[in-house]
Amino acid sequence: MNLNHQVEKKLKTSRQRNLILCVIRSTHCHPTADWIFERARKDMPNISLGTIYRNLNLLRDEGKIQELRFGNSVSRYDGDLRSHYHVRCMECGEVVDVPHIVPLVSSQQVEELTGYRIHKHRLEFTGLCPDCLKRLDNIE
Amino acid sequence: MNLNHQVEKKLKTSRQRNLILCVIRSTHCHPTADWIFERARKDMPNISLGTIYRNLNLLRDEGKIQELRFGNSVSRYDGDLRSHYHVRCMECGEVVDVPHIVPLVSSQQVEELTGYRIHKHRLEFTGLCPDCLKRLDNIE
DNA sequence: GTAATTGCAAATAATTTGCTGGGTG
DNA sequence: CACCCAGCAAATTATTTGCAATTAC
Repeated sequence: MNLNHQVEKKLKTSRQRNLILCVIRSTHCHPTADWIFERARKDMPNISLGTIYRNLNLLRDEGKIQELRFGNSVSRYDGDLRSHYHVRCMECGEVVDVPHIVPLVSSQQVEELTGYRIHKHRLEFTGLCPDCLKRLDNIE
Repeated sequence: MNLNHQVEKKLKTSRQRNLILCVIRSTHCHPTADWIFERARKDMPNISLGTIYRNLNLLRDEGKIQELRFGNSVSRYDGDLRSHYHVRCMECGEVVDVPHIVPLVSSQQVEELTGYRIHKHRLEFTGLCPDCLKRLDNIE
C-alpha cells in the first residue's frame, strides 16, 4: 500500500544533493536547514536555501535521512537512520541522542486500544542540558 | 527554579479568555487555533485570531491547557491536563487519545545516560485511523 | 532530447507583535 | 486610574513554489 499516493519520480543525482547528504552525515549535531545551508555554502557558494529544503524533503522521502520535529520551531535532520530517541534542552535548544535505550513502547497495545494502524512513534524528552543546568543554578 | 526567567504578570479575567477555555473544554477533538477561532466567533463575532493565539499561550503558561505539537504543521490544544498520549492519523490529521496506557518510559534512565535533567517527555504515535484504513483498502 | 534540478524571488502559512483604545480590579 | 487586554493589521519565521535556465542520463 502506497501511503503517499504518489507516483515515484525517477531521481537523478545532483552535486547539490550529494553535498547536503555529506554535510548531514558529517555531523552529530542534528542540524537545522539553515545550519546545513551555511555549511554547504562553504563548498558551493551559490547553493540556495530553496535547494536545501527541496533536497531535504527528497532525502527524507527516500529514507536517507530522518526529519526530527520538536515542539517549537524548526525541523532538524539526522543522518543516523537507526531508531533512537532524542533529548532537547529547553534552554539552549541543543539536541542529543539518547543512547542504548530500548523502546519500551508497545505499538500493538495502542493498535488494540485505538483501532489505528500504527506506523511509527516518536518519543522526545525535554529538559535541561548539563551546561544550562549549571548556569541556571548559578543565577538562582 | 523558575525556568521561564519571567516575572509573573497578574492576569485579569476577560470574556474572551473565558470563552476560549470553554470552547477547548467542550470538545474532545484536540482543536487547532483556527478551529477554536471559528467556534468562538459564533458567540463573539468580533473576536480576533490574534486574541485566540495570545490567550492560548497564556492559558498554556498558566497550565490550564496543554499544547500538542505534532510533527507537521499546526499546534493543537487539549483541555485534558492528565498525562496521556496521542495518536494522529497521517491521512486525515485526526488526533485521538490513547486511553489507559501506562507510560513505560524511564526519565531517570535517560537522566543517567545523558546528564540532562529531564522535565517532561512526549510520546506520539502516527498511523492510520480506522476510516482512512478502510478507504485506502478500497482504492488499492 | 527530455525530464529532473537549480537559483532566485515571490508566495504561503502559522504565529507573533505594535499600536491605540477599551475594560477590569 | 493603572495597567491588562482587545481588535486590527503589519511583521516575522520557516518552508514551499513558480519560472526560466541548466544539468544529468
